[in-house]
Amino acid sequence: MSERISEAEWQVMEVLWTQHPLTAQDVAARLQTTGWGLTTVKTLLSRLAAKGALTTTEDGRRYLYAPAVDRAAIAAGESRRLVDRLFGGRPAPLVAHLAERGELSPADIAELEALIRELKQ
Amino acid sequence: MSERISEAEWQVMEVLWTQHPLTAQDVAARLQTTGWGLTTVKTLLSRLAAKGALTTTEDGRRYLYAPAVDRAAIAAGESRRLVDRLFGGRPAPLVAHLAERGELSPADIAELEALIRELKQ
DNA sequence: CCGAGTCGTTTACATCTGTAATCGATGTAT
DNA sequence: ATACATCGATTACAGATGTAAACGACTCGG
Repeated sequence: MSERISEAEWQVMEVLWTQHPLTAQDVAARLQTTGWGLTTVKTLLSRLAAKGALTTTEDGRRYLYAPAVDRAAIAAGESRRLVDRLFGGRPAPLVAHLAERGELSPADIAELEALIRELKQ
Repeated sequence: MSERISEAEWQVMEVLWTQHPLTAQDVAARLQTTGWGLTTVKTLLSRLAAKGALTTTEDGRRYLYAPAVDRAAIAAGESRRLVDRLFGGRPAPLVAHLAERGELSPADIAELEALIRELKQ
């Protein structure tokens, strides 16, 4: 269950989190932009299934794939890891970094502001 | 120059960012907690030197190691990658995730608040 | 001089990751 | 029936990563 998901695998999960269940074909079709071959996508699906990140349902001679893990949970875990590793667990420096490089739009800042206001009460 | 730095390598860099220059021995000594052997640390130092992440100065028969890359720059890059990958580039959901899991102390929130105030003007 | 320690370097090796080709079974169109 | 398309499974293979042992050169205490 708590195996790590690699970057390529993450892109496959994204597709399935957006829509499911899907066949390997469907998933590959939605990953056009990556330039990956069909077999590559199948390999990634197999690895994800093997580590319990998605479920398979037989549909005739093929499988229908669907996520078995919650996106938010994984995202939270990865965030935590990064913040721990890079900033000793303190998130402010991370935000500061993004801000410094002009990565924050006014909308992002407004969103953060609202979030902080909410956290404070 | 822009090679990625792995997690184990990151720990070595941390030591050198904190203090430098240091010998392999010194670095290993400061990595006691990892349980790594001296040769493991030496391998990591070599790999980091090979990818230009640190500089070596000869000191008799051994090297003195020092960082050749800026911690903040690397941290910013890694942050950006993660935020892009997990949250479509928007940092607020990341902060929200950390908040949800109670990962934010009141001090963290205050720090973020101050930062936002600063960003706004 | 000699053995013990210390250096960086070379080699090792399992696992993970990215990226597939190939294979055997099966379904399908002719 | 036969050729072709398609499925998942098996195998491949190079590069990154974690973790180190072995090696040859050198130095230092006796």
